[in-house]
Amino acid sequence: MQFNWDDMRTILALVRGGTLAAAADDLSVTYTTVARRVQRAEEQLGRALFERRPEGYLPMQEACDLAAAAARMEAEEHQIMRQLTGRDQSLSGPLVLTAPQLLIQSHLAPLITGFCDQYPDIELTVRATNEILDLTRREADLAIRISASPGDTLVGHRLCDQRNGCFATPPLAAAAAADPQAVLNWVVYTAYDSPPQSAQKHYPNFHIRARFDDMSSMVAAARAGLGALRMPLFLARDLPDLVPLPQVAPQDYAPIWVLSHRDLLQSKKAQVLKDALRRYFRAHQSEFFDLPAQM
Amino acid sequence: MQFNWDDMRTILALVRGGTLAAAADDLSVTYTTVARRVQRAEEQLGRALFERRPEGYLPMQEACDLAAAAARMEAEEHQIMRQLTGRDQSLSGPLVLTAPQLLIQSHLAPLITGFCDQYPDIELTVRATNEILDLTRREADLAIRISASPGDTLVGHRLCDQRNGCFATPPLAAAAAADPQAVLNWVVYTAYDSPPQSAQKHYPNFHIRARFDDMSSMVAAARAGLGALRMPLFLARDLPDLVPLPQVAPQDYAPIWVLSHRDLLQSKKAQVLKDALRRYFRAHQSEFFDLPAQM
DNA sequence: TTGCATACATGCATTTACGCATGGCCAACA
DNA sequence: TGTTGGCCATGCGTAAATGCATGTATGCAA
Repeated sequence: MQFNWDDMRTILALVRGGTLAAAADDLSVTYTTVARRVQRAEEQLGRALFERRPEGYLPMQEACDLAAAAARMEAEEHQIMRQLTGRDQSLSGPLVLTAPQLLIQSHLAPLITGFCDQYPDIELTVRATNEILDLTRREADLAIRISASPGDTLVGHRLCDQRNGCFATPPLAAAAAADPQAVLNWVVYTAYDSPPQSAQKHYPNFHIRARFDDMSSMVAAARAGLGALRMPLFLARDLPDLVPLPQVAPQDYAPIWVLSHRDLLQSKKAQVLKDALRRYFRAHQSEFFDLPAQM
Repeated sequence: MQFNWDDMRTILALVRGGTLAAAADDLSVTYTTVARRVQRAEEQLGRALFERRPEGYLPMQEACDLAAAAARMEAEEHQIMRQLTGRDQSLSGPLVLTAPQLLIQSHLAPLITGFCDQYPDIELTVRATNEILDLTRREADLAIRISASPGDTLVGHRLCDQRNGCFATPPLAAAAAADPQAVLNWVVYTAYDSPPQSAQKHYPNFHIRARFDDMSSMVAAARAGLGALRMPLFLARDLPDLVPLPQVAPQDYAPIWVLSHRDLLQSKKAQVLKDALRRYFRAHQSEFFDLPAQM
């Protein structure tokens, strides 16, 4: 009575995903394979685990329990893998970094290029996403995060403080400066209802032209003249066609951290990347904190 | 970076077994497969896990750590499997019973036959071994054990008390009775140095003809006239050519228990077998505790 | 030394698992 | 009522994992 462990992992993925396709995606196989593995597991156990429904596989109680056990097994796997990686003193093999898209596009790309040149045997994977990846689950080895504090279970190092500011195309900025009481057009992030208070103090009348859930698109819209926007100062360096709104001071924003799991503290690969990041941010500190000098 | 869980299980088996063959045996595959899985795992991790030696695979630190994690995963697997089995209210499918060889040969065989007739859909496996199988690791569902008390983690039910006595062929017994001071030949279990005290009281002069590590063989030798022996009373019923040594009273011995894991208490299959065992031992109690009536 | 047993390594044939493509079912929507 | 997109089921060809057979090294005992 030997039960295939990878079948347990498959059941876990299917309970998590709800459909064959989602589970298959998670496991990097086709859903055909998932279906067959589940079928095999059910035959071995001599009982059904899922209800086949048009909208997906509905896990029954047994499947949920199996998945819970598999989740604990998965935690064991992640832990030992972290420990093995952490003990690794080589400068070769895989290393995964996650960072906000914006940061990579605007600043980190050259650093990454330099790093890859310096350590050609390290197979660096960059996951440019704004989602919070789970370092415990080894979705990444190092994470660059913008937040007030690092998570509790992770160890972090503060790379630098940053601020954001309000920008617009030169004509828009000039018009606003000429008549602060006139209605000022804005593009805002979906999370916010209105332009920042610091801007409303000098430009009380505003009109929100559009909302965006993506900062890159928002910047593009602002450059096209759709309206003013608030954005991190570190974006300003590469956007000379956006100028600060006169009279609006930069505001403090969450600092930038580099985080890793405790188990990876000793990892040489993670260390050298962390060092490179620290050097970079120390050298470029002012780009994150100060308004660019007017040209 | 997905690591195959069954490769972890393979590493565990190899660390435990020490050689490819032992691990392969444990996993019910060929050692070729074990070797290849280990090779694959090492490639994926980018480091060696075992030293190949002429006397076997010697695990390095990493392999030991991996095995430790895999052992915890295995514990999870066993637990969930026990729970699923325990919840099973069907009277079909596999069920594993372990019991001492002697008990099965002498008494339980007809009970097992009756049980299989009554529940033809239960696929009963009987493991007739004197080794203590690990119910936690699902090596068996139910165990019949002869011991002073059930283990601490298991739940048990006392089936009956038993005693043992001293027996010999009729000529040998008659000769001893005629002259208690004469030298009496014995066959003894390897664990014991000398005949039981209860016998030495009346027959102080003894000579050990042979030692055995197997009770069946010992009985065969005694029947062939090699010497007297101590054996459980329950063996006497089927051995009319061995008679009790006169003047030697039966001695208390450890009672007989039926044990199961806590998780299996609710299992219908285990319940019905346990009930059958209890009925059997209640009905045949005296065969385990009393000397057979002389014919 | 010469078997002999036990270990690992390797090449080849087969089985097994897998991915792909097709088809059916059901719901949402025009 | 047709259409589209999301599911799942099934059949077929391929690729990967496995088993078997052979070869080699090592240690033990006659």
